[in-house]
Amino acid sequence: MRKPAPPESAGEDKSSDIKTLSRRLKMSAVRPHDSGSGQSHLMYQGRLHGALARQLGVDILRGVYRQGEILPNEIDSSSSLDISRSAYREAIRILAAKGMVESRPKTGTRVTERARWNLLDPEVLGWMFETEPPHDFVKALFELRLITEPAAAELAAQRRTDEQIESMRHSLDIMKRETLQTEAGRRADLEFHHVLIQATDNEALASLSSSIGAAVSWTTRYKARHNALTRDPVPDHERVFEAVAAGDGRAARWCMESLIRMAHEDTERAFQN
Amino acid sequence: MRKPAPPESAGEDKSSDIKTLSRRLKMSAVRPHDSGSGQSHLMYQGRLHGALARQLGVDILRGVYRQGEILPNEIDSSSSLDISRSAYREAIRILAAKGMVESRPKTGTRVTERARWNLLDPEVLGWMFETEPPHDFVKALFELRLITEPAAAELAAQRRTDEQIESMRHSLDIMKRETLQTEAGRRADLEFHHVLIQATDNEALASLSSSIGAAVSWTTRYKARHNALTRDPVPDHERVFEAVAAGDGRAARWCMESLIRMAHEDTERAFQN
DNA sequence: GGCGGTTATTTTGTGTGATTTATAGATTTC
DNA sequence: GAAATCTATAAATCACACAAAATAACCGCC
Repeated sequence: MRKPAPPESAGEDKSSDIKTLSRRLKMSAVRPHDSGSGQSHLMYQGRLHGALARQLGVDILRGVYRQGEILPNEIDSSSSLDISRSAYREAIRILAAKGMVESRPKTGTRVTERARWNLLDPEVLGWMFETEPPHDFVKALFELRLITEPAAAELAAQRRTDEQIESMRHSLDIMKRETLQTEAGRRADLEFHHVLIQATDNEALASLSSSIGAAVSWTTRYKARHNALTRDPVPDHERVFEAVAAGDGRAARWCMESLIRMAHEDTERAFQN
Repeated sequence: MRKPAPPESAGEDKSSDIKTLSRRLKMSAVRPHDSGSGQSHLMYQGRLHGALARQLGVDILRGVYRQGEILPNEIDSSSSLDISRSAYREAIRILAAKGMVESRPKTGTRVTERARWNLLDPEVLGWMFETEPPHDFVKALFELRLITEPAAAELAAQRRTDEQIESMRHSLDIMKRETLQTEAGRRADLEFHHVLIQATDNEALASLSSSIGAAVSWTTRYKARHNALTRDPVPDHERVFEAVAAGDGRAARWCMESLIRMAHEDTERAFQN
């Protein structure tokens, strides 16, 4: 009694998307000359398989395709999207690599259970923030940040090199000048956090934080877009910096904790209006 | 019909591997009837693209291919491995999805800088533990665990449901009976941690912990293999369990911290002989 | 009638070759 | 010298064929 027939009947809501998907895919696949952003290396820039993976990934995350659901077979999918089977298959491989689908002969390709999705994969996080993400998820993400980042700051304070201090000071100067309203300012913010993480001398922590950091920078854009008046983040950053420079682990931890709480509050407020 | 004799390129430091790679690939691709294990859903079981991705992934992690290095082009690679371009390309897509390579026309496929690898991806972690991983990495991983898991335990203590308590108690009983020497015992250990993580009610944290948890369970096998005499882990688990059941966050955090320190010590000792 | 093994069918997996597109690097132009 | 243009190369895409795997249907058998 598994699932005798795929919920094909109610598929209209899906096929209406599919009609325009092909067009959208090719639109989104054309590389927009690195549209303004500058910071994000999007891994499969402008490639068809990448664009399709992103589209399917977003659809899965938003629940258009649900856990356990079986996607139409390769032939049908690729022909209705008007792309080659190869491109389609490569897109599926990408999603499989992120734990979101699983394919086997005869059975087809099915969406795996949510617990197996690599939610902290940088791209998956990016897809999550393509549209307004669920509040629960944002909350969970900040809760995780609140666990890891202060600890990271503490380690950084103990292990940082003088070079790293210099680099952070430089980024901080740019932030002061540019604020988070400009691309350069946001880049400096990311760079600041990046060097801070490098200073922990812990690869695993670095990998985690850079994923989350990138995702959180999307929320910064949300905030900017929603015109939510956010506090000036520079003083918070400065306090963290001072503590790390002084090698004071306890203080660094505490300041970072406070910085993240602020950021979370700002983000929550942005989502509420 | 086989291939029309691939162009035997000159033997270099790398091609010595390549000569046997094709054979090894197909050996490792044959699904060994889910060989005994039971727990690991290996995502691309027995598929050629999966086996190749794994092989290349391991080679990259071990430094056979280095950051910034450019792989031979598709044609040469696939023909020298005696596999089709499709399979090769799909393998590359998998690696690209994990941030380990990046391919563009004209340039070719190059290994990205290490900072961009998704080291916390479950499969990447698995590849890391295919052979004895670098001590630094194991240290970093335990340091990360030491940050996240105690915090997770604290949250779990505050949020767990009675059902989850029951489930954990059950796993603990199995562990007592089986120890970590048996597959069933290790499975119960994983299940215990899994439920604990579920109890945090934080998807992001859960995703992280399950990745790391799976990887760490490989070290358990190392320990068993190296006959390192490890302490009995049950009392530690029991203390954590009691604290979580009692809803005592502080105690849960502290017990978990101690549990992980023990596990780390045991692992270090196993690697040293 | 229920059961064990065999065959059919469906879907992904793999293989091949042709064609198109993107782009680093050389070349030319101003 | 800098900017625009050309060119060669490698990936990207496409199309089609066939193999392998896994489920579903079948069939004979007791």
